[in-house]
Amino acid sequence: MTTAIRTRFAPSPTGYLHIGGVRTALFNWLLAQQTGGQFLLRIDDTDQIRNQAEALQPILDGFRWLGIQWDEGPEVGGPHAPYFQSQRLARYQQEVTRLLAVGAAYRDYATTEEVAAERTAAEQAKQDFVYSRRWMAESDAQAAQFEAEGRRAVVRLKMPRTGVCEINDLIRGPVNFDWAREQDHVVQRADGTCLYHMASVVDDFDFQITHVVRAIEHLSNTPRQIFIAQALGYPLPEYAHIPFVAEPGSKTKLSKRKIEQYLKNPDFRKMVEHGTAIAKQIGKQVSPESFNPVLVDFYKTVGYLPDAVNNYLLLLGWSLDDKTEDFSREEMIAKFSLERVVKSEASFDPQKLMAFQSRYMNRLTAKQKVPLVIPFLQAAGWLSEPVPCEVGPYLHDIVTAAGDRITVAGDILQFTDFFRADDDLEYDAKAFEKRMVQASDAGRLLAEFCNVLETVDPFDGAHVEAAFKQFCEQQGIGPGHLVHALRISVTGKSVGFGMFDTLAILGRERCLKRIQATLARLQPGSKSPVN
RNA sequence: GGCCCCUUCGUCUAGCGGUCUAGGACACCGCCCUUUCACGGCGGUAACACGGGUUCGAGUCCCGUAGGGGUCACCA
Repeated sequence: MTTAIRTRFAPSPTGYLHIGGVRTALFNWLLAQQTGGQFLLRIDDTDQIRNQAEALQPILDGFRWLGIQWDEGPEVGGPHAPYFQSQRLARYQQEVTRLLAVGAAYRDYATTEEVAAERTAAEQAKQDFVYSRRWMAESDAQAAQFEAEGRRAVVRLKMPRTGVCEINDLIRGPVNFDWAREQDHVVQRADGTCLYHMASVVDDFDFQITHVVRAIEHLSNTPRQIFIAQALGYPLPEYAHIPFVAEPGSKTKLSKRKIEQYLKNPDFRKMVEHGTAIAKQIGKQVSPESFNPVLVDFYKTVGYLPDAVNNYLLLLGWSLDDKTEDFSREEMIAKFSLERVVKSEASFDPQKLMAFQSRYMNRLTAKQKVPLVIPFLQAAGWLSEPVPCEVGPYLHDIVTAAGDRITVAGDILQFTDFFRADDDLEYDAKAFEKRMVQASDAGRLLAEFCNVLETVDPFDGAHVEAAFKQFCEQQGIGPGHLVHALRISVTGKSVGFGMFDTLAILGRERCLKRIQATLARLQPGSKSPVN
């Protein structure tokens, strides 16, 4: 029996949930779950107080959508509440006082300019910057003297200037940093507010976090955090620094701001275009700021399955063995381990994500897909709300006939011909030209086939197909000769479901009406076939 | 630039000294299936960054080199 692990994910309320952050959170969540521990959400808002609730909501929504539920944190509370750093300032100040008392920190009266000057001087001399501590107050008298000069104090860490800090990283093994290279970081501003490192260390202690699992960019922050923790007499948590999620086709960290650049990657572009087509139909704003595959909201909006996204992310930098790829939620929890996290960066691959999504979606039954698809039809205005009960079976038939053509739930919007008025199809101009206009006997064949459709009974896929084949035989033509024109005439498109499924779903009356409407467009002088 | 991290097919990865003429997945290519588009089936192309060691034997251990990346705030 392993001991319970307490992990945390600590986002800043930025207004969006980054896909790389999700992976970090997922690993944390998995670790807590498998040991019967807790996963906490802590809000690192020491810097920004504005628009707090608004900027937090998308993050919370994202995690809820993915099914990554936090045991303690915003909205759910917990024994250590509040979980907002902005509400815990007094606690940090208390610990800063202790830092001062044990001599691990000092009041520094330098101005920003004075420190900056020292820094640039060191740079120009091509030396490592080491703060001179010239404005350090070693006694209350000295502090009073500085204050008399009109100076105000920040609190800086009094970092060791010899020795090494050894971190035993659970993923990377031992990593050493020279203490002397660590700066005397500011932990408390002149206005009394505390900074990230201070808040983070105190919170990890107060919240009894046992494992700090975070992205590798925090590795170099670790020594100063260890210093604070040790000075305060805290037990150290375990550290595990996971590689970040990189750009498609690169090893650089994935960033939402570089969307324009990623669009040059064909796979990424394809994914965005696919999503954008859906988003536009449901009236969603599609600025790169709000609609972007780097952010989870994209997947939620377009109708991806949360488990497919989770499974993809799980395998981005982690593997169980040489072949297992599909993990149910339970399997993920049972099998995940920090030891098998890959050390190098993994680039985000839109195609592989799509492959997972496709596989997950294809495993669903039509019955399971229908409720997924309904919100999209409603948002796009093809279905009323609530859904009339007779529409249920109709949707079921459509989704069944769609088979694996619906990869994300929003793909249903590619098949809206089933919801259009019979005389208002959108015809694909090129296909209409080729299959209806240029195929000179298409009109005649369709007109005659209408007579066949009149007599098919019952009007289901199998009977329509039999009648169709018989008709083709009588006419001495191959099925291909008529099927294309038929498809255009009832859907307006050159691609779609199986032809006989399509006809059966529409039903006899609508098929006949659509074929007649299409034939009318073939007449000279009729309005253009293209809407 | 200093410090730290990383380096197997295009991509995600398996590999923890011999079973590697390097395995799987996605993508790609070809064939089959087929009324379209997909799906599916079968097959194929494709990688140990480089150079030194250690060893009977190195993708696997060590040292260099190169390349990539992260980080150097009164941001988190």
